[in-house]
Amino acid sequence: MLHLVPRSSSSSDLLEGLNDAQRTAVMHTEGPLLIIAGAGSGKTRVLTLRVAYLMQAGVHPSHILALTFTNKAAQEMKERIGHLVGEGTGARMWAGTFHSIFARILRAEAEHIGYTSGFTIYDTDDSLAAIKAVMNAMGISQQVMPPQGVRSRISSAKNAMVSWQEYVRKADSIQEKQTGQIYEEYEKRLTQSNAMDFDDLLLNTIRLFERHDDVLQKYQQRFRYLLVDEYQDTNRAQYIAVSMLAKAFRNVCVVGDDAQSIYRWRGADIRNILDFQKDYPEAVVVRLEQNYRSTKTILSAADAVIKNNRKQLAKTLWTENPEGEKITLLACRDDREEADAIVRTLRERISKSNFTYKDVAVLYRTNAQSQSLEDALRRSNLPYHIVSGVSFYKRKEVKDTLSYLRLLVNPADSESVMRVINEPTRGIGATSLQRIAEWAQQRNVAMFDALREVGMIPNVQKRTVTAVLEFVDLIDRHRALLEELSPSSLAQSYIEATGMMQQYKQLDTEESRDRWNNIDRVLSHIAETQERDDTLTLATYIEQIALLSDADDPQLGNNRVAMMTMHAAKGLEFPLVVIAGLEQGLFPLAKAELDMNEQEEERRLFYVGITRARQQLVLSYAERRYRFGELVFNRPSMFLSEIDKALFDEKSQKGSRAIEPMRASHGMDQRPESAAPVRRSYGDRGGAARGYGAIPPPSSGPAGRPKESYSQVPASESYSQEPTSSSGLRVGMRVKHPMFGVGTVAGLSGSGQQAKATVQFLNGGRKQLMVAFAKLEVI
DNA sequence: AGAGCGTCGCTTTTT
DNA sequence: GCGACGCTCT
Repeated sequence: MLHLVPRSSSSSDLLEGLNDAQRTAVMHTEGPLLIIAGAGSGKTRVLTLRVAYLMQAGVHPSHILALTFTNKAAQEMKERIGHLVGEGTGARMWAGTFHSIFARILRAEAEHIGYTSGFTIYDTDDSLAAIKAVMNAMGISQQVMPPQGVRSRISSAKNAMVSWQEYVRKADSIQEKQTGQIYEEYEKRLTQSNAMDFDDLLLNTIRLFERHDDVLQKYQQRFRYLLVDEYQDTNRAQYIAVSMLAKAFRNVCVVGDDAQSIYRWRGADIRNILDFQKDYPEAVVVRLEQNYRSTKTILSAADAVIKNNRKQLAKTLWTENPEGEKITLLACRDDREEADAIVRTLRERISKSNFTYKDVAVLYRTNAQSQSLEDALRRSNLPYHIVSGVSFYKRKEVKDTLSYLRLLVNPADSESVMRVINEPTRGIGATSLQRIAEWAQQRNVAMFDALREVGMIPNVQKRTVTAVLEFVDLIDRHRALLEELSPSSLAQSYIEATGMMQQYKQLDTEESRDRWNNIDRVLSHIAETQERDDTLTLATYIEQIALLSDADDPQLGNNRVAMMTMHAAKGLEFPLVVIAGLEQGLFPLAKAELDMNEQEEERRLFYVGITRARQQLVLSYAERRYRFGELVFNRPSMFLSEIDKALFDEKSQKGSRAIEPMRASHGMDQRPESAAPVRRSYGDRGGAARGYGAIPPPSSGPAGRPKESYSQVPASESYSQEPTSSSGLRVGMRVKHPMFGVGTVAGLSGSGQQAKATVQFLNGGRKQLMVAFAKLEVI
């Protein structure tokens, strides 16, 4: 053991202050290890200490690979290990997300699988654009086949390791057959563009390992000690990749908590963690059950909630922490009132309990909820930030800039070509582009190569040819400088040369100045990144951006109230946590009300939310809220009634019926329309309350803000169910449409001739139909 | 080619 | 309620 370890951490120091289970986990160095880590049980501490312990035991850092789900988790792990063993030593181990680590491997080995190392990573938007392009070329209507659905079906297939060949073979419905054809063309387009989507980063790594045993062996030898965080969230592909790497040494340590599995929708397969002992019969299992994070009250609430899930590993989380404050429930009339109530509560607590802004997190189920909360925080001047790092990179001008940069590294990237070729306008119109694209497809060459030959393509105007060649030259000219200039100065002069900045400068409107600024921010960011990392290349920069996630928020350290979805909050903790929008249909989401698996996942998500809190927990719901610009009534979430009433403070207990023990009608096995429908008197007003299958509670008097038509709702209707429209349709009914097939009514709006029904069809399509015209047959 | 207008779908969660 | 996209007109 020759690498440097600071004297202060001898191995006995490392083990100090650990409980028995933690110590066992840290000291287990050889052979498979499963750590079931309850929320707040010191998981990260154990992981980092274990790595330090391994290094002290003589394992070279470069033989250790840690896989996480977010860049942030990887970053944190690296930092903490750096503290323990010295930064230089810590930096020599590989730690990163599945996607970034595999991207790194694929760059090094790209030729083996027919790529070049400059391949581009397509994000969800890029791959959607590619799918649309493919569908256009194939003449498939995007009306009948929503590209979004195609994308998600293809993605699920990839996550389950189903190739297009297999998909085509197994397809039996017309939808699936068509999806299969699109899948095939999409794959071809990706390969031709020298591009991979997120899922490919995993799949191609597996392919690489399967086809090139020598390569696999190389990485098996390098990564002798594997560590996988959040193992309950691994999907099929990730599971297989880990198994392949672990095969030689079987030193694989996985950490997870089945109660915190919240990515089933993304292909996460909880069986991976449940079956770990089958895969590795010699595995040692350690349970971390002592919680160091939360008060007894918070933990009791979390436990009470998760107990309602049937599929669960038995586990008892306990704590020596004090009882702590009771839980507060804010029962509000509408979303605006909810936001105000939350702000008021935060102000109170911050002054009374010595919290500062950064001690507080406001969590919600859907990003859309951030709007009203944000407004309220802004109005009252509470410093806040929204954790959703992607939004900046979704701006048009930012995407354009990045696309230009991508072209420099990988000119074959057709999605980028299409995006920027006429940005700023160069007189290259849609018609010309289509001709070029067709020509490219006929000859099976990448778009950029077709552009070079544009002079030979029939029916392209002389002027257009000149413009195209100038564009090609712009890219080529700067491409030649890739080796010579630093990423930052190249990007600077190149983006300047594209004319984008000039275009926005000339416009000189507030919006265009904004856009100009954003481009400038990207360029400065490159400069900064380069300063911190002198090995930076444009390729690695672009990759970092592509793999950025919501949870990777640079602002998180600042003294501000944090707002984020519960998904983004996983792995974080805050002294005070507010969970907003606890309403049936929103949390749990409407589609989880009938589907037990979905419902259990929602409940786990709630569990994750609750266990983020260290000291105080505030829950809130609104009786009505705007959704899609329409007012919607909600019942309080069933999850609220699962928490013992005694855990709430007195005021909350009095203030709301929501925490009364569950009534029979409350979700679970009941279909929402099973209660007797009550006629609504405002049926002809148009735009009936299209609830999430919800009832306005009796307390809902006229509210301040809602549209007039709703403030008049007579009290007698308070308990009415989802309105039965004149057509006799109700939410949840199964119907048959002559063209689209069988589906379920997901929503109703309007009435009489204007009545519309939203129907979720079994083939995945979702349509809003005029009840009067669509021949819907109730089945 | 580009501006202007209307329609549609969107909000579940992310690498 | 908004933004993306497609259509039409100039």
